[in-house]
Amino acid sequence: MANNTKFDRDEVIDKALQLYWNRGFHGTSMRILQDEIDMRPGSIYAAFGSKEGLFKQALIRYTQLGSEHLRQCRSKVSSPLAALKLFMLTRVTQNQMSSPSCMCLLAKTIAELTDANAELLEQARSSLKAMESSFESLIIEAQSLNELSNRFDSKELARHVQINFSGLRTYIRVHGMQVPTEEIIDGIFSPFISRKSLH
Amino acid sequence: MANNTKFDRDEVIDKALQLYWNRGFHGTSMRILQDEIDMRPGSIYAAFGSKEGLFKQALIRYTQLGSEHLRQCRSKVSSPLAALKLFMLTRVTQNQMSSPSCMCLLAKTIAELTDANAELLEQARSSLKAMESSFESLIIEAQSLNELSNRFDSKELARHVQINFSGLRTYIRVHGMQVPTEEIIDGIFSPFISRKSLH
DNA sequence: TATTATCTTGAACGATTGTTCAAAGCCAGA
DNA sequence: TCTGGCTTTGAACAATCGTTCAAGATAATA
Repeated sequence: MANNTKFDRDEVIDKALQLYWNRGFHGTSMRILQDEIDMRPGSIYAAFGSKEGLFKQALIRYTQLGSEHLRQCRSKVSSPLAALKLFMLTRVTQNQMSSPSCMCLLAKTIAELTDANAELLEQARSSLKAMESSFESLIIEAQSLNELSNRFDSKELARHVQINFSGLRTYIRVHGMQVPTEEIIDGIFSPFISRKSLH
Repeated sequence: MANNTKFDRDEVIDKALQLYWNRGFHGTSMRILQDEIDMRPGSIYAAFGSKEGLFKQALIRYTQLGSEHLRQCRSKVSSPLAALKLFMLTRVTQNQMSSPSCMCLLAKTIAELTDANAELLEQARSSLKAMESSFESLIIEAQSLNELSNRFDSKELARHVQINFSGLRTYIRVHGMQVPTEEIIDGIFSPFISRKSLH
């Protein structure tokens, strides 16, 4: 054997993720990436193949973090509906709202890229579908606990949540932090609260 | 006097708009722009000052087209609510859905750009606010005709429409044209339909 | 027709883009 | 300690970026 890799792969991907998230794919040059993650081009290309390759890893990491965050929210509160709301609220609040980071990286990518980067586009698409599916799981749970009405298809509700979530993040990017985020999030679910629920 | 300008300014801006819309600000190079609008760099810079200047004109034109389109929808049907729905449906359907053009250019810009292009960002923001305000006008009209319930604040309804509209367009970009667009658009308004309305 | 003010042209600018690769550095096994 | 195989380095690549400007083309006015 010989020299082992010196850099921490996850740490590098995290730093790249932050950059791509803030500045977009085309807006992030390899030079900036090199400076920020403190690696020389040769090492980056040996490890990730290309700018696209590194971006793909960032997309995967972002999705992974999102899933973990959702799971954490679920374990923090007893109600699946409250968990979903908590997830949305913290996702949108934690990053300073004037930054592009209040946008979803996946939605940003969907909006920015074309078929010229088909693989990245597909990665972002499938990750968004996966998140929607995770939403649906929580919704089904909420329905079984009668937090949400059973009169609605869980798939349709998940779609509704997905649409409103991404729309809300764009809206906040437009209007800044004067938006009554919590109120809006409640409003997303209010038409679907179970009538029988008395809690 | 002397030589008059040869190119058709509106036509040029329209072509630039199409390019920026499809490929984004950073994804559209001046070379591609030059080829597509058939002008040499000198003329472009004399007329628009910079890549940013041309993009700003494209943003303004896009907003103008949107307003006109909304007015056309309003004059085509007697119901303000139906007009709003027609606007949303046609906006989302007319452009082939696999193209980035199914996204709103303003939302794309909001997502892509940073404070490095503060003026463009502000232009996109204010245009989006203007569209939301146009939505509100139609909503107020719909409320006065009892198509939409008066129990809700028109500003909140406009916000709801804006969020769902941009969210829907992102959703369609993810899932393609198998999305039941018309059904979803109806669903955006259904919780707010006036109970008293018997038509 | 000559003048003159304006517009158009396109070669060229320096800066930056994503990427490559030969050389140097490094460490495990012999 | 030497060797072999891996990693890291960073100068350099061709291509492209947004932009400039001197020179040429053009048409209204005198």
